[in-house]
Amino acid sequence: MHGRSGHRYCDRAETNASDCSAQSTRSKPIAIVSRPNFSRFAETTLSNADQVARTIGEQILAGIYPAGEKLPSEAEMLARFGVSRTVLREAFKTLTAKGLIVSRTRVGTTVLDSAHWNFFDADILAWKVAQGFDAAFVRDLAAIRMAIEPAAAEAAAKHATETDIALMRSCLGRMAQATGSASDFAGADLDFHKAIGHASGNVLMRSLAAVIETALLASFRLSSPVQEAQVHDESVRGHARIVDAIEAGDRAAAGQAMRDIITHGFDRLERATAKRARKPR
Amino acid sequence: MHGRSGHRYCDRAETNASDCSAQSTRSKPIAIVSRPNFSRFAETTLSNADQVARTIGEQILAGIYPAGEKLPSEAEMLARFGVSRTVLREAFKTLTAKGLIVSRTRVGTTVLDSAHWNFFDADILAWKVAQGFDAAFVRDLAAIRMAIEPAAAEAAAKHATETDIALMRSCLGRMAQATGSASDFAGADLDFHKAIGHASGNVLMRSLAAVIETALLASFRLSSPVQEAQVHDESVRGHARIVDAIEAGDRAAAGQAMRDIITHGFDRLERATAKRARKPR
DNA sequence: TTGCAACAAATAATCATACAATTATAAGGA
DNA sequence: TCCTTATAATTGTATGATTATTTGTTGCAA
Repeated sequence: MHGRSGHRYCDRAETNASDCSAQSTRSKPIAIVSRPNFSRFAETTLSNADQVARTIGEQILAGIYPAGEKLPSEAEMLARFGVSRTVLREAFKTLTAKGLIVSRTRVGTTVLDSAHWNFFDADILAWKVAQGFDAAFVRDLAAIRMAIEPAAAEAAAKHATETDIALMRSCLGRMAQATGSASDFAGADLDFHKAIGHASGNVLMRSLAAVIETALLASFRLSSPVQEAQVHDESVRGHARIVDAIEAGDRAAAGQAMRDIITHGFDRLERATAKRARKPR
Repeated sequence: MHGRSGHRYCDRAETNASDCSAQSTRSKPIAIVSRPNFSRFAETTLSNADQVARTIGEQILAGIYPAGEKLPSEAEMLARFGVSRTVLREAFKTLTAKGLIVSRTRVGTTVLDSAHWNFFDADILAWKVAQGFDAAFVRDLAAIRMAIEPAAAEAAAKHATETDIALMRSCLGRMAQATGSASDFAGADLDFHKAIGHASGNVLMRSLAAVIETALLASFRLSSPVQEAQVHDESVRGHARIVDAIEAGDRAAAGQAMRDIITHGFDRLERATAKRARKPR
């Protein structure tokens, strides 16, 4: 690892540092990583550039850098993060690719308006969800699912192959067996929905489904869905109805079954959110 | 597929670099083409790194580098493009951010499966469209629109403000007056749909609508819409029905009117595509 | 004053090179 | 055969210098 005695991140700019103090007052300080590569046992070892990108990205999404404002110059950021220019520029490139910022010579890098950034990006959604959980966003996400996933199920009823069906039933089995672990159940659930997106035969729906499920995965981390046995069985049966309809080629039934599942899950999630709002942390 | 197959880039070492890559005599970057620019700030010339990213991105979308395969090593790419390692790595970062590739130390950078890459990204859509329009993609796009836009219209029927309505009517007026110029009509048409996305009050739908319209803008280049007066009037009336339903708060009618418009446009586009396929240049 | 052209400065973009970290693969030993 | 260790290949990071481009400013002339 880096033997370099580097002062990383903002332990030098302590003097003016209004930005630094602002970020340290955030409830979750976004893990200003002081030692990038100590994580031998972490499952995903993010590169240095990715960590910087995530940090700045979350700050932008949090509104710490308002739209239209200019980010600090490269030199300033270098001092702040204590990384090389290579890393910083690659982080900027990542953010640029996601539509958060734009850099021009002599003028600096400016934060784009929120209308421009693409929420259908797994990272951006994850960063957004990591900030906390506003009910409006959950509602919006549910509305999108309500529009897309029934359509995907209907398309799957037309185009699903035997392999697709088998994959869905496999996910169904995992869901049924995951009586103990909530995360196992969630994983199988998401894989199920992704499988339907794949079975739709529509590359755009696949892409969209993947992103949506990624966002859900992140949101599940915040509100781990409760698992009473009755709710569990009901959920599994509901999902099974989807597969049955798809296998039978019954488009209308597949779409309706999917709608039922989504409203069901949304209600559950909304209750969890409300409960969480009542007793924070 | 669409006539322009063949090697558009020097993917062999035999070709000299002068025709497709930047010379190391930094006098001039790769290509100064002012190609249709979908980025947020239209008239910025693409940076060197962006051009490399576009080149590789289009090749990946074209299937020149199949999913699961490894891209040539950095050294190979450096020789091929004749740029510095900095710009190549920034180009890779861009592609990574969009979900096209993933790089790991010692193993190389591999092309991800198409399920991973984010089609709801303006650049990726643009790259995809630049290859020509295959019928399957047009169908997929229509299916997505058919799922999203009616839902957006229904939501708009609930949430649209007077300002939203006024904006839609303004677009309607522009469409009605654009009897001569096809591009004027297309622009007004797209603004109309974007306005509906905005009026839905759903930030995700706004984002999605913006991306979809970007793709449509490209597709309109293939089927210049509405030349005949009768079709023109019909289209304007159809759009007007959407606004009327939204203003009346009639969700079902709004959704249905939107569905009518989409199927209408799709039929037109499909005919154009078929015609184009019959006489390929 | 106004307009225009040349110049200066600031900043991101690019280049070049060196070193570090990671890991597939080969080599060697139990 | 299996495990451990060394090697080499490849991406990741660091650093300083150079180039391009935009913006502000100054100077000159109409």
